[in-house]
Amino acid sequence: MATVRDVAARVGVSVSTVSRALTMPHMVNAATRAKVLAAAEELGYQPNIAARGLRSGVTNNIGLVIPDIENPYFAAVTKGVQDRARTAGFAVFVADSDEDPRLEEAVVSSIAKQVDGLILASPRADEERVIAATGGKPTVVLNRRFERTPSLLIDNAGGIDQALDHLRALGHRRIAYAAGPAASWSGSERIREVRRYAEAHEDVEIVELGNFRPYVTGGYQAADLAVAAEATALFAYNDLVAIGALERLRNRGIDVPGDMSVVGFDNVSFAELTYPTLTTVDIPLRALGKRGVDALTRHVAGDDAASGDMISSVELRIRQSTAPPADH
Amino acid sequence: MATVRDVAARVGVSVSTVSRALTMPHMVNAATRAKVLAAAEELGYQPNIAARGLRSGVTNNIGLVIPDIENPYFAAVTKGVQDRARTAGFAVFVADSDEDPRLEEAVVSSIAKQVDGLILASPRADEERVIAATGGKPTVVLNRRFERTPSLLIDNAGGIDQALDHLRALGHRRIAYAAGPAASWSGSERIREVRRYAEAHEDVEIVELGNFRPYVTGGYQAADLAVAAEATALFAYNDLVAIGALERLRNRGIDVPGDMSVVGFDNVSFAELTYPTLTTVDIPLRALGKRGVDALTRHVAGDDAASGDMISSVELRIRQSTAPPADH
DNA sequence: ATGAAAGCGCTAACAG
DNA sequence: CTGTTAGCGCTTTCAT
Repeated sequence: MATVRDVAARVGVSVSTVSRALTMPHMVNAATRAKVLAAAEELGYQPNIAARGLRSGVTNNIGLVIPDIENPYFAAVTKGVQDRARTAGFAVFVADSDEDPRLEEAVVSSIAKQVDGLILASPRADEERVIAATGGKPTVVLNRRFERTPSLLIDNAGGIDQALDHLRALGHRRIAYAAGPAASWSGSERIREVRRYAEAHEDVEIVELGNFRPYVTGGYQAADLAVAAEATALFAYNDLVAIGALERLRNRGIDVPGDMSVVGFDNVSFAELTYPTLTTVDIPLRALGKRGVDALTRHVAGDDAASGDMISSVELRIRQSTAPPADH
Repeated sequence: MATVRDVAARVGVSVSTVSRALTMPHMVNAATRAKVLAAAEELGYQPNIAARGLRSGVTNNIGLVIPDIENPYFAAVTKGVQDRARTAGFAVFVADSDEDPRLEEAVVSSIAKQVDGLILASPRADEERVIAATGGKPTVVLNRRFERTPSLLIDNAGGIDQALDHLRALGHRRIAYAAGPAASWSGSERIREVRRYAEAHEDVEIVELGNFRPYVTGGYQAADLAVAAEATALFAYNDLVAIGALERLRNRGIDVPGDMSVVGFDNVSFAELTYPTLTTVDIPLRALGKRGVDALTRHVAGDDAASGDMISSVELRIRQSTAPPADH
């Protein structure tokens, strides 16, 4: 409630001196600065960020747009963003687009004017349109490549390699792959890598089961199809689908990993609580969120070194859901 | 980028007419209003919310403070808040306090000035201090009772009753209870209800195992203690602990529900994916978030009917983790 | 029904 | 080093 005027009146200086003492301390006499700070403290003065932003163009807010906060993948990214933003002095708007491209554009434009920059996690919308919605605000994209916007990617190719190498090393020769929605960027990146792997390794056969929605229900379908295809292993493009498959296979009395090995992707927090625990590719999700804030900070500061893409490495976590096939 | 001036210039009216056409449509001639709206559309005009707030005192932002976004409990509440806030035209600041009372105060005061009101989900901090940090902004508390702040509670007593009635009906007579942290409000509310239940029902014995942190690791300890106490059922104050217990019991070769029944509380999304699936008390988490926004909206509007507490009912979901005890 | 002008709280020129 | 002035974009008197 206290304003710069109140503080100024209390100390007997002008408002600009107060403003300077607060934002450019070195430009003001040490004695007056101390008095101003003391008075501000006493009055419980808190600068009005909106007013400051109106004048200076700096809001100290950032915006984070995610498809679904209940998806543990995005919850982890959000946690990382929150962490780093807090220490960097940013407050963060979080907007959940409900996996809807149109909504995504809408929420982006609704927060764009109140922030210094935006982090778009796995955006579902068209690049042109969503970037237009940012109104030119500095933007960083996570987990998808945009033409003219810095992106933080993860090493999908490496993850696919590690997972399939693992299955091949165990002796699997017929592996089913459950792909993600065709519209998903990382989904299509991953299936491309899977095909590349299949071509490079003639001793294994990859059976493509089709596209599945990123929920456990997708895993139910995938599990049945994998069984019908007589594969000895099922590789799902994300953990939710893998977990659904685990459940479905158990209900059908098919032993994992005895009759079927299952591998996921993401290493969501629940992956080590399933039965059996899930072998999956770990992505440093929180770190991705933190790096997003860092990249955005640099981008806001006009550091063009931030404009390239950055790729985070991933690591296969071998747990109980994989073993050699039965006939070995 | 377009401002009211641009729109005004385009149409050939004054800025105040533009402002009125946008915010008080009935106070302006229908024809000019149409022209203004058309021009605004054409120029892609988006009002600057910060500037509007500076003048009118209304920001159309709300703040949501939660202890941990990676906890699926709070992720669900957040989803509900996001949903309702979006349709109500609010953008939402989300602040994760990392379960730290001091941090909680800090994040509250850092966003308080930029919002019309605040939703505090399961606040960990001292009531006086956190309310002071809101700077008098309308506030609604979820899942904890504050003296002078409207609260949205859930029917813990009813949930405890349903869970224990269920176990008693199955024939359990010696039931272990794993309580939450002593500092947790709903934790202490729940254990009080458990004790009340124990006193009211002389035919069952409740063994209090102690206080556990709300993570799966807490469930590991609780499981061992429940076994040592020779209980036939374990009731955990939340799902995470129950899931940890499930895992620990399975690893020890103790059959659930054959040798030990397990009941949780919250019905987190993962509860139906465990093995066996978890019997637990369902809390309408998303609805709680939505109601929080509604209550806040009324509170902001000065509707004093919003000042009382509201209690959401809960419902036991019986799944595979409970059965009659072995000796039945 | 519309316009002119003031001002929300703050910072950034511009003087001194 | 400090004060005065102007103005960010918008809403809101106060006139007309």
